[in-house]
Amino acid sequence: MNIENFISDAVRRSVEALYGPLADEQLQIQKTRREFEGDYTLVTFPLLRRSRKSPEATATEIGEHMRANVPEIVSFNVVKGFLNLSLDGAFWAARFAELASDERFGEAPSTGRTVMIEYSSPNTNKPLHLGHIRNNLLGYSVAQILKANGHNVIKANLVNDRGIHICKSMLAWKLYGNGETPASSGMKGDHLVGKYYVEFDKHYKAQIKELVAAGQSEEEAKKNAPVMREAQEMLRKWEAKDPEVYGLWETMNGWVYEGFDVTYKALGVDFDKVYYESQTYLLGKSLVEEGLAKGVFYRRDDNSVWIDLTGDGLDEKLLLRGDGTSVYMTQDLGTAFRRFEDNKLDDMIYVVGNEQNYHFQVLKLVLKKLGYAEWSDHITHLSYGMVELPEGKMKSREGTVVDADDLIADMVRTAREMSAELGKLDGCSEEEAEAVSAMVGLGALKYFILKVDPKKTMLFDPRESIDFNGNTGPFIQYTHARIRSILRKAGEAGIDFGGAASAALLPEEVALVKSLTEYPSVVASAGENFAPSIIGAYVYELAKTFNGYYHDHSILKEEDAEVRRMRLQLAAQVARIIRKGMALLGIDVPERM
RNA sequence: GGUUCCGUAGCUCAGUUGGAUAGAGCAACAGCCUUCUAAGCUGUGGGUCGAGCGUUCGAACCGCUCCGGAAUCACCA
Repeated sequence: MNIENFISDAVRRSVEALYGPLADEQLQIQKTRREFEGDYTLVTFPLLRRSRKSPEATATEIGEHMRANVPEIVSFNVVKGFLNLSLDGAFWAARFAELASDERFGEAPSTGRTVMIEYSSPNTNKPLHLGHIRNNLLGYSVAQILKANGHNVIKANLVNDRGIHICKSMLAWKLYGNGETPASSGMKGDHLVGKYYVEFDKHYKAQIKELVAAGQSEEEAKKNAPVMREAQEMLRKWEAKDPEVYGLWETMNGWVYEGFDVTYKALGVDFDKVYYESQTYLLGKSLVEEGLAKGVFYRRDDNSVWIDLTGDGLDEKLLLRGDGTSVYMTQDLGTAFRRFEDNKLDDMIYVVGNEQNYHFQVLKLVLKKLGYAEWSDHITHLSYGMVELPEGKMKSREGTVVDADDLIADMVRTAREMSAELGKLDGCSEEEAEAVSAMVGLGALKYFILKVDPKKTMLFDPRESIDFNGNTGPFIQYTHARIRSILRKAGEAGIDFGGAASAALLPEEVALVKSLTEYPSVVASAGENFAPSIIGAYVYELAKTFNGYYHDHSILKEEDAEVRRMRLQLAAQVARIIRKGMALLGIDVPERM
């Protein structure tokens, strides 16, 4: 039974009996805030015109009518224009019995819609960093949430595997690498390639300095530096599929992919489809022709193609260079077009940093102007803010970038040290200790990042994230482990807690049941808002409520068998929902810790 | 200058789309381990929701104007 529907139906019947038919927006019902007594609250202000009475009188009148006619309503109170309704204890016990018997509680039926979500989108010239972690966690979580909402989800990764920046690493490796490989150096493939990207920059800067010293301007020097010219030559050779360059490109990208796979696995994210820009960068040119034919685009004297968006408050935007080669926008138009066609998508979500807000604004606008509004309207840019550090922004030039692999290793190691210090690992096998440390370390990192509203710039403080107190992943994991421990001991003691009992619920238990019944709507709203933070807030509240309850009431030592069984069942259901909620965020919960 | 976003406790963040006395955690202070996990629980103090005007029964939330900050406005991706 849907409780919110039950309440709103009951309230509507009473109000309409008193004042006649009313519109949906006049019926404002919300959960009663904690400070007040009651379960659900009717806001009576919108009804005053119909009742022609004061807020207090209206609320009292409705309350009395409901208490007389709705058996589940045991009492009510009125504060200003707010009517607080209290439901019968038996009502909550019955709701609890319902959800305790439902193993698949919280799962939405299939919507039949197909949604593609693209995230990660790395470059193959350097390893992943903290910013990618936010991207990957958001993309993966949102995919999980959309699935829970009944959508058919395709997780996609678009790898940026071509271009001048890739050639820079390749060239540096060729010039200064002495044939070094991941195997020979013991380095992870992506880190090895990243090392040569840095190496290129070093030599490039040195050459610029030399040329400037020799009398060239800064601008000239940047163009004329030999390594830059060579890199550009390499890109031309790559485009011509020169066997040597192409072979090196395949080899080095292969190293990077092996490295990325390790990082993705550690983060617990995966993809259904991987697209490579080397295979899609030519897409979109036919759309340019189409746009020219439709008069949406125009050609300049130098043969380049543009669109004028000044009428929409934006600028003029280039779509095709004078030499006929495409730019980022052209490719993105092409890939968007192809994806909608090939996969019969209903929605397309891009998880991309907010530095590309302008790009996606233009992308959607161009598609619309081309006459593809039905696609444009179903493209969502899930934009997220930068991750900053206590010392300031991450700047690759200043070497303040936090490497993803280093960070993950750090988190796991710290989790292990702290667990050991607290004696939590006593009696664990090495495998168990490692598994728990990984779950806790990663849980801390993931939860810390996901609990923040995606679009906000956030501060990542490693010291604070590893603090296991408060609103953190480990706190929620700990609660889960604690509940599992209770259930284990109950099982060992031979206590049967299979069926839900009908004993009276304590106030704390009613609070838990209320929280549990919110699960479907939480998932649904988070799905629409693309907000893992809502799930996080919910799971944290649930864990906190349980911890308080758990502290005050014995569960195992309850004398009445019926009551004991019910409380164990309640604990089991809380554990189940915590596990599900954390799974939506991509966070594992340990059985014991 | 144009566009987009942000501004809530000392710090990090919520605030479920306009409802009640604005909430958590950290930090500070005071309690609680003979009890199923103290990575925990309970309590105290801490606010001009950047500022102002407007919309209405009611605004942290909607509109306008300022102030402060971020991103972006490349024939880069």
